[in-house]
Amino acid sequence: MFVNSKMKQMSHPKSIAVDENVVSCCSPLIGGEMSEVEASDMAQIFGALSDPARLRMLSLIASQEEVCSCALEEPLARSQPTISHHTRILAEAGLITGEKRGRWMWWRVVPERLKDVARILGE
Amino acid sequence: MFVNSKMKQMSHPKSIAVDENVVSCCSPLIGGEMSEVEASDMAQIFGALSDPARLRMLSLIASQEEVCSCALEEPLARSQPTISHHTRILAEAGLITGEKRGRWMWWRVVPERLKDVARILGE
DNA sequence: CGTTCTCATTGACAAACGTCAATGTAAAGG
DNA sequence: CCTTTACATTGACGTTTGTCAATGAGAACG
Repeated sequence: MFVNSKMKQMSHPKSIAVDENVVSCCSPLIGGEMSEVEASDMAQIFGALSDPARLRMLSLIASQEEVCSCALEEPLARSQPTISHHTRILAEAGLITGEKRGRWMWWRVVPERLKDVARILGE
Repeated sequence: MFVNSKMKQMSHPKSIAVDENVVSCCSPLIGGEMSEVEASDMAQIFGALSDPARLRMLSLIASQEEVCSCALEEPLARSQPTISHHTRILAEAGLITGEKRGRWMWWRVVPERLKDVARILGE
């Protein structure tokens, strides 16, 4: 297992756009008249943040520039399919993005997205 | 139905502390080593925000100083028990507080709490 | 090639969740 | 008192969620 360590550089770093689920984030919470679709979009994002494993996953990824999927399995104590499941949910919420390089999937947070979400709450 | 309207002032405004669930909010998400309990506490809060009905409810309450439970049933199109259920969850997450005055339950947001949550995400 | 490795997908299952009808509770107002 | 009113609690239900074993899909490497 390794996290963001230098390694023999892989061939073509093929950039993969992971599930940009086009969530039209985010009008502030306070600011009247919240449509049902707005509510659902926001709920999806908060839903992604509503699981302990995913929060710690996000925290782990945020603590490094980039983290390999393989580096999450152990600290989170979840099976590989479960890790894959959670990364997908975070990615669909736009909170992380992934790029496949060689055999590994590298994840990083999307700071602007986090700020967007923060702005929902901070008036 | 009425929202925050002047009304014949009720007798003893009995202040009721609604379910202070002592959620030890909130160390920033980025900032390494997130314990399981921290994660669970945060997850509880985000979980409260992860339902469209609750988000619209919170938005409604935030749009006025104070909102009566009875004023939520109609705009949210949910039954009275369901409204009660949701207010409880928001209150347990510390996002709103309620006070029973006369026959009515009045809810208001806890802005500091919202800011706390925002601060988790905004580095 | 064929093997190995990493991640995704599928299917299954128990637990948690959102919802409402029915019922309980307690204050208000005659 | 007794009735009304507003909210809480309970019980039941279908749906969603978190989890893993099993399997699939592709890249890497010899």
